[in-house]
Order: sequence, then C-alpha cells, then structure tokens
Amino acid sequence: MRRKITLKHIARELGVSISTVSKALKNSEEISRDTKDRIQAFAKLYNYKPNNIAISLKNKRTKNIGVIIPNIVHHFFTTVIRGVEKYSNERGYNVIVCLSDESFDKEVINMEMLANGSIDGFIMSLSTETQAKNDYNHIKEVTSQGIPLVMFDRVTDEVECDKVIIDDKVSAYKAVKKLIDSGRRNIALINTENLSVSNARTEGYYQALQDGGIPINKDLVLTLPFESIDEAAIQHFFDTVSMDAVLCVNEIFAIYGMRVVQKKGLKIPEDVSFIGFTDGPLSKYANPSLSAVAQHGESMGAIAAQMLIDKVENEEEEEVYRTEILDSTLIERESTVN
Amino acid sequence: MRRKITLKHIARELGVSISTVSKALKNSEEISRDTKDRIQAFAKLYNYKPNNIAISLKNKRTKNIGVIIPNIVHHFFTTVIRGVEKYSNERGYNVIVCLSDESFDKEVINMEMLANGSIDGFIMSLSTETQAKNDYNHIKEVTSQGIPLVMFDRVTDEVECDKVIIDDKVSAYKAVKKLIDSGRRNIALINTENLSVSNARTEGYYQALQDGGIPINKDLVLTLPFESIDEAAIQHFFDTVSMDAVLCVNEIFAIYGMRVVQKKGLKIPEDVSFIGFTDGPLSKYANPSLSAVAQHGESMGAIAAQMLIDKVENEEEEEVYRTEILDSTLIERESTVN
DNA sequence: GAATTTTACGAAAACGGTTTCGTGTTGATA
DNA sequence: TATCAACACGAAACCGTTTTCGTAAAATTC
Repeated sequence: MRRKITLKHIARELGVSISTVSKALKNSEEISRDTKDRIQAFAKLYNYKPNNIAISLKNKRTKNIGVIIPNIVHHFFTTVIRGVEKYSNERGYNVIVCLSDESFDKEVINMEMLANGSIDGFIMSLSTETQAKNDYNHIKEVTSQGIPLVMFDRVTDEVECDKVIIDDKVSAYKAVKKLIDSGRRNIALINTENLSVSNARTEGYYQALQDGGIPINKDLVLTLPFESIDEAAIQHFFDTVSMDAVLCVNEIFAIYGMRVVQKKGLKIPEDVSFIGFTDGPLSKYANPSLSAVAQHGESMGAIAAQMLIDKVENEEEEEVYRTEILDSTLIERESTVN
Repeated sequence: MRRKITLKHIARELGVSISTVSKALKNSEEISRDTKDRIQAFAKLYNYKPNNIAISLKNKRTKNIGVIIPNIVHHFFTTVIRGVEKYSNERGYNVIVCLSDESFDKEVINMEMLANGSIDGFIMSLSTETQAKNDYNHIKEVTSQGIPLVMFDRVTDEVECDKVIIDDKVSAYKAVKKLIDSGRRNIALINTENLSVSNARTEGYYQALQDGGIPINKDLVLTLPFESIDEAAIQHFFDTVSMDAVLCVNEIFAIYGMRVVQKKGLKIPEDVSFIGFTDGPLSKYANPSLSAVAQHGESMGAIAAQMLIDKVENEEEEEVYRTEILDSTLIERESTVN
C-alpha cells in the first residue's frame, strides 16, 4: 500500500528543505532551473498531490460548499442539487449534501456540523418544521459569523441573505388564469400547510379568481398536511366536491388526484383539468400527461451556487443581499385543453 | 460579524496556555476544577467549537465520505444517497456527493479531487462510460493508496473492494418466470448497452426462458443506447414485434412502452403485461401502475455506508473484501395479472 | 580587490488543534 | 529537614502546507 507522499518526504529524499520543494513545485523564480527540474520530476514520479486539508487550514478556504435540503427524493430538489453540483465543480468546489429530512433538529445539527470549518458557504431550503416553528436562530448564528448563505425555494424574510426563488404567487396566478381563460369556473386547489411556497401559491390562486370575477369558495380548497399523500382525504375531497379544474401545489397530489377522478369515470381534461407544480418525470409520463409549472430547479441551483461562490470569493464583504426571482414556465400537456 | 473563536483566543483572554485550554475543554484530570470551570464557562459563553479542518489535519481523519454516482435524477440513486446520508450522519460523517454524469473523465476528476485528503473513503457506482471503456485505473489508484472503497449496483470484477449489489440475474429470472407462470409466452425485453446490471438482467431473462422451455427469439429483444429514451425506436419496436409481456431494465422504458402499447389500443395487462426494474414513483403512480423489481436503494446505501465506515474505523486493515447481495422484491401492480 | 547586488536556498512562523513530556509548587512521608 | 509523589500547568512537537524573511555564496560593479 503506497501511502500518499508529502513535501517532507520529497525534501528528505532530495536533500533539500520543505520550502524549496514547495516553491519548486509552484515553479517559483526563486529556485534554480536544475533544482526545480529534479524536484518536479521526483514529484511527478511519485504522483505527489498536495493535501487538501492542509491547504484548507492554511488558506481558511475549504472549496466545499454545504447544501442543506429537506429531502432528496423530491425531484425538484434533485434537480437543484444537480445544478449546484455542476456549477460548483466547474469552479473547483465540492458539494457536501445534508438532508434535514424536513426536521428542524436535523437542520440545526447539520448546519452546526458544517459551520465549524467544513465549508465556505451554505445553500439551503428550509424544512417544513423550521417554517412551522418560525425559528431561524441557527441560521442567523451562521450568517452572523460571516459565513455566506444563499436560500432557495423555501425561504424566509426573517433571515438576511441572498435568495433564489420563483414567484410562486405569480406562477399560480398564471396557471389559474389559464384555466379561467379556457372556460373553467369551479377551480379547486390542493395545497399544504405551513409551507412558504404553498402559501404564496394559494395567494396567487385567490388573486386570479378575484381578478377573474369568480367568487371564492373555500370548499374548493383542500389543505393537506405536508406530503403525507393522505389518499383517503383526497378521495373524500373528490367525492364530495365537484369542480372542473384543479391546481395542485405539487406533482404527487395532482397525479393522485387524476387517478381518483379517472376512477370516478370522469374524463381529463374534458370534465376536469389538472395543473401541478414542479415539472418532474411524473408529470411528463403520467397518463394523461400532466400540465405543470416548471420551476427550473437546475438553473435555480446553478444560480444559487454562482451567487454563493461569488460572495465567498469576494473579499470585500459588502452587506448587500439580492433576491433573484426566476421565471417559471407553464408546460401544457394533456391534462389541460390547449 | 463575530468571527469564530479559537483556543488561542481563549488562552490569551484567560491568561493560560493553549494546551491548558484544550485539556480543560476535554475535561482532562490534569486540570484543576477551578481552571476547568473558568475555561468551560468562557468557551460556552463565546460558543467555542473546534475547527473541523484542524482536527482533520491532526487526526488524518476527515469524517467525510465521498459518494460518486453517475446521476442524481435517477430515483434509484437518489434513494441510495438517502440511505448513505442517514446512516453516515448517525455515525457522525458527512457526505460529499459528486456526479460523474455518466462520464469517465468526470469520474476521474472527482475521484482525484476527493482522494487528496478530503474524504476517508468512497462509495461509488460506475458511470456507463467507465463500464464501456473498461478502464479502472483511477479506481485502482485510489484503493492502492489504502483508501477504502465500496462499490454498489454498477460494479466490476476488475477492482478488489467491498461491493453491495442485488442479484440482477436472479431478479430478472424471477420476473420472467412470473410472466411465464401466468401464461405468457412471447416475452420481450428492453435493455441497455454496456451496463453491467443490464447485462446481468439480460442473462436472467434468457435463462428463465430456457428453463421455461420457451425458444429464444432475438427479435423480442430491443437494445437501446443508455437511457436516451429513443421514443422512435420504442415505437417502432412495438409496431413491428408482437408480444404478450415485456420486461424493461428500467422504469422509463416501461412507462414509455406502456403508453405506446395503450395508444395502439391494446389492454394492459390483458393483452400485454409489463414489468420494470427500479421501483420508483413513476411505477407507483403510472396508469396502470407498473409492476416492478424493487432494488431497495435506501438499504443498499445504508449497508454500503456501514461497510465503508466499519473499514475506515477499523485499524487492522485486513485485506478481505465482501460482496453483499441484497434481495430484490417483485412488487406486483396493475400492469401484471395477479 | 573591496563593495554591492543577485542568486538560491533554508529557517521559521502560521493555520488550529492534540498530545507528550517536562517542571515548578505543594503537601505528605520518613 | 530532606525526599518524593501528586498536582497543575506550560512548552513544544506534530499534522502538511504556504510564505516571509534572512543569509551564505556567487556574480557583478567600481
């Protein structure tokens, strides 16, 4: 087993000092051509690579960025990670992924673990529990230490930092408007408790109805606990309420809703239109395929990474925070009439 | 901005030496009760936390594990990451995720980046390109340095290390046997080029046919380049070949195949049965829902993490490598007859 | 040939911890 | 009272780099 070679080994082997080796490998002008050649040849032969940890300690830069997301089986978060990963790698950074599992405590633990030198900055999306508790001290603690942070998707006004979001209100508004314009009047909404994005989408829903001159009917709104996919509740909803269109704040609710509606013998989109949020494979491959608001997770991740790394590498820590609002796209498929 | 406090700061502030502070914070017997109280109180007040990087350098242990996977939008890999993450966190490890994006070069770059001290060990699944090239020098390089490695799912015999897989051949065999037992005779297979798992599944398919006394018909096998989801090819396949059952080596092929078949007016499962590999949300929520071979990614990830961390923390580096073969489960849904 | 500048390298500090070993002080023992 | 162990702490090495600064020896200048 060939252990990693260090500067010290090279120095001892070649009878020079550690500093000479270090400089030679950086092609410093201070070192003579001869010595540099010897050292470089030796280093190459033994495949010398500097130890990242030592460099991190010296530079106080780890070239790691920490990403904390609520879960990873969600397709949207997956695409964000991908965007973060791709962009970060291009700039020489590694990505440490931590899952809060929608739990406040895990979010705290993960942040504390990484904040002690493991990373140069954070990219995160809040867990539902954190949003419900409305407690952001662990995050403020981190930012107050000067660690850059970019929040995406599930954000809060309580923390001052850079943010990347889509305008959930406007996105929902546009989706509902589309439904209204295609003649739908009884438009239902299936949303979720305690989630910033769900709330914003709900606002957009109400606003669109109002602007469309459609009276608001609270019976048409089904609020479910976070993603339990309470099948019975969904079943009951469609059994007792009648509508000609449904907006869902996520993919799963929509897919499951479509099944229930189809089993009742109704036709999609003729009898009921469906639009979901988060355009993932489920939407694309559903039968009928589901119209969806695409959140462009990959570019969201890339932009978040860019904002973060720019801040990390920018010495003059100006205290200005940006909120980048990305466009969403309504992708129309078989579940709505064109 | 309150910068992180170090031992040096505490020592200076309290007029003691750095070593005293270090010992006091570890509750060493060497330090008097009084001094320990003072130091601990001060440390708590200023929220002292040791710098991970410094500890890593000293201990030559990072408490990070590197995970290299071909992609992350694949639901199976996502579940594996989740398993790795959960288990690793419990044992105090962080997970650095790198995506090879199915590219050999990226796989090499990522491994080299992490191998220089950033991680204590690797968990990986090979990229298609690597499997196609059959070049594993970058991996051998890493293991020869004594860095523990656990491969999962897409593995190779060329590298000696711990492995976690399902028995793809047996899994496919059982799926096909199920189809035969339910009376199907013209069983098609949609597989993929250059992928160890696809090859194994193909073997199982042939074996089951042979054992079932069914003549092999190569026309019933469609081989697609890796996950291009060549819609035209799939369409053409179903247009020109007739069958009463289909086994697909992944979810997408099956879902797409079902759509094509349904559009042709055939009934699933009456006219054609479908079974896919990798039980993800697509299978569960497809219409009809898709019977699938569940690979239990999460436990695969957890087991891989356990094997890795055990090896990392085990001083006596015994040169024995295990291959853990996990059971797969055929989950029967609407796309097959019960 | 003396003074000065280059050249080429090494010593040492620094990053933030841990740990071994040495030592001055105190109290107990003979 | 001399001896010795226990106590409480500090100095210093170490992990693997980078970087500043100092300095012999060689080369240049006058």
